[in-house]
Amino acid sequence: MKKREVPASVKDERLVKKRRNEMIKGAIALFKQKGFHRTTTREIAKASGFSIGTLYEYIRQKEDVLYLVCDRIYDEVRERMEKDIGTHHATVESFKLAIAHYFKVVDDLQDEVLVMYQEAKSLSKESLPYVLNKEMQMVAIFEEILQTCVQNGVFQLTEQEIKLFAHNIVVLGQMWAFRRWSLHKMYTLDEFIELQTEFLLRGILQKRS
Amino acid sequence: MKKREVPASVKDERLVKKRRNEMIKGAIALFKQKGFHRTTTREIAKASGFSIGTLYEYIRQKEDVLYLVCDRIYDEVRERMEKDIGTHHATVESFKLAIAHYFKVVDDLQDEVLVMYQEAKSLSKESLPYVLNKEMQMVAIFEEILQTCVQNGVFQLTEQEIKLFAHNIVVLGQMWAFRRWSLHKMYTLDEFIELQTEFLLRGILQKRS
Amino acid sequence: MKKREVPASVKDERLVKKRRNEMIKGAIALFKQKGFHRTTTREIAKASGFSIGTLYEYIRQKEDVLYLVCDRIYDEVRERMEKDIGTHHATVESFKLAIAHYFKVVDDLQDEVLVMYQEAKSLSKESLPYVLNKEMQMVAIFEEILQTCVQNGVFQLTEQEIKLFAHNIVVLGQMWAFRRWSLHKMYTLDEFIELQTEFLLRGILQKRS
Amino acid sequence: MKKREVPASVKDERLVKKRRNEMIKGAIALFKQKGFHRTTTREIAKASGFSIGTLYEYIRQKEDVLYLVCDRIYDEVRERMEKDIGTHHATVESFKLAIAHYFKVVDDLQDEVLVMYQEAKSLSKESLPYVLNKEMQMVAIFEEILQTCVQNGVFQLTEQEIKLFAHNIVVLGQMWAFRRWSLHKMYTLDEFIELQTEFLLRGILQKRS
DNA sequence: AATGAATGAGTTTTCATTCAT
DNA sequence: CATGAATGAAAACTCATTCAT
Repeated sequence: MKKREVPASVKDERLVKKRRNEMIKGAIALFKQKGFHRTTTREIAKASGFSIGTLYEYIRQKEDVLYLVCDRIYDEVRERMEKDIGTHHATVESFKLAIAHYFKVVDDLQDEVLVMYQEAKSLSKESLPYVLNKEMQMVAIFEEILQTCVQNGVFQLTEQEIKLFAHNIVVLGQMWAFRRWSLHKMYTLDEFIELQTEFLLRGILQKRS
Repeated sequence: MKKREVPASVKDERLVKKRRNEMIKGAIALFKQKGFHRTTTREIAKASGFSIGTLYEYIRQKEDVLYLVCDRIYDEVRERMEKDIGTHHATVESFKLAIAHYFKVVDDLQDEVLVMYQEAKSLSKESLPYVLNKEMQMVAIFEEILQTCVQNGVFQLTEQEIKLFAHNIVVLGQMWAFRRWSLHKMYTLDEFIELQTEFLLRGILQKRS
Repeated sequence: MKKREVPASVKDERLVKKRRNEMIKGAIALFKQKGFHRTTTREIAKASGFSIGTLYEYIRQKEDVLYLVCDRIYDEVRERMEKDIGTHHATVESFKLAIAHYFKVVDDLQDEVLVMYQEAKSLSKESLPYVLNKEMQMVAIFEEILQTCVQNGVFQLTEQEIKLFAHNIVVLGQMWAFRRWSLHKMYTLDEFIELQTEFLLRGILQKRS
Repeated sequence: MKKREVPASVKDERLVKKRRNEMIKGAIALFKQKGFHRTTTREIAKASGFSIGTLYEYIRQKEDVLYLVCDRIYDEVRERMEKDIGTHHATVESFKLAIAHYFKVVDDLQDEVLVMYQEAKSLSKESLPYVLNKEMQMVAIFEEILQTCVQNGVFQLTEQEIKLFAHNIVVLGQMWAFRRWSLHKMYTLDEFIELQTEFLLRGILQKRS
């Protein structure tokens, strides 16, 4: 699935990229604070460092900002994931590392992850699929890891299980962001990672025996 | 924590209850469809079967509707849970049944659960704690079950683990609602329940050996 | 000019009088605080000790309350004036006493006088004349006093002067109420009375010599 | 006391001034007719020649219009007063001229003066002091004149008397506006000026002898 | 390309008044 | 007579979007 193109009136692609970066940065800060609906386009323009008129040279509608933001957040998460997980060796140890890494990324970007979770539903029927597709790609990362492990005999899992467990991993990580009001009171990030890793591994490993 | 009282201008308590029921029912239907922010108070009044003026005899602000809705959804979930889980025997079998029951409730009320998850963040700083408290009560149900099992020697878990696993159970169930765009394509509810139960049990049981 | 009758649905005249008394008392308290426009009919009903439905058994419109209030305030002022001034002896001394008495009444009822001054303009074209007429009666009191004094050779004034000076007396008294934000800081009531009496007397007496 | 600044969203100061002028003009016309409370913001916008949205680019709240109107009226009165009274010679003759001039200004701006008197009370606790301060400045004009006359031996008055008489002058002038329903029937402006000037002068001069 | 003034449909909320009980 | 629930027109205010400069 190709990226959904948000049309800009401005032709200079380099400029479009630059302005949109400013825009996304400003918008994320605002969305964190007050959510998409309570943030006005004027505020977004101001936070981005340009005028409301200029804002509309780079988007068509307010919703485009949300799409751009969601898109960017996923790219950010993905990028950070790939930096480390690219080198996966299909051992329990490296699986653990992958999970720990993912959880740390979630912790790092917890505001962003939260924004995504709470605001994505406001995307139009047109944009939503593109974002859900990105979420699928996140899941796919863990599917691949699990798959490799299965192929190397480290885990024994059916296709069905692989898919579900990948979802579980993704969700049990995101949990750290969207249930932080409760979890951060009880655990440090390291404790959380250790406990969840144990939990996940057992849930996945059992069959090995 | 006591229920947060939403003041009504109308004095007849029975009537308030009745009208608010109509209101909540109407509002949930609308929130499902278009979310809290895109729903107008006039639409809520209309869907509830009374005029805008009457609506405001039973609430002070639009946000009160959201609070009432969230409150109701939790009560609904809780009620359904308690109907069955009251009779818990601290065996693996009955633990499985509890999970299956919870997942079925989530399936039954998936629209409502979704509304809760996506809109609760729009509650004011004043109301939010009351709703988060209700979510904690949901978690507490599973904490108790796990606790009983541990006391009876069925599971071996630390306090820390009990708390986290209870959260995990709750989240892995809600997942069925908030990731339905993906999960419902791959699994029937029964398959989902079976796979997740297996996963959870292994994650929890392992230490028994 | 006859009193404008505000029609009531209730027939029992005694009851109408009683209820309206409660109403006027409650309304004045509210109008003092927040003015006619910012006071709601519900508040008036509550402050009067009965329900909104009952309120409308004794008036037709909100504006009727204002009319009744204005009417009552004038009656109050008049009544207090007449209690003392009835016995006027057409001497400078008794003229002074009349002024002092009037100023004290204004001081006593300053909130009421203020309400009158600030809200009377909100009366309908239908009611206004009746209230202005009452104001004219206030002026007439002093016209009469001046007239008597002129007839007895105490003052020498033309008809024109009598009318204007009567207005002046009334206004320079009301001033104590509607400029209290300034005057009360500078003078006690007694000082104010003394200074104004001197001022008035000189303005009026001069011609005697 | 500095002017209270009413913030505008529009940055171009020249434009703000121009639009606010249109606004004030439109609003005064409406307030004269129906008072502040009965005038809607849409009516103000329409009378000002722009849309409701544009109106709110130049004010924050409806009340700001009232403040702007009151502020303007005082400036208008002051300006007209200063044009002539600047050259005051501390003689009875020039004192008479000052009064006559003031009374003529009141006559000229009687609608505006009325609006001020009847609506100022609707200003917020925040704005009121600024407007009362302007009223004090009006009084101060006559205080100065009286003071100068006293210093030059034209009148003999205590500080206390100066302050009170200045108030009296101001009020006996405004009277021409707020009691016009009665006074205009009995006197022409010139008659009123002559009679009041005589009255005032006697009240003030007496002590000379 | 950038600006920001102008627009007006749309939103929440209030409140005088009615009328069935 | 008294009540108070119901009504809906009307009010203040917001904000995404456009377009002339």
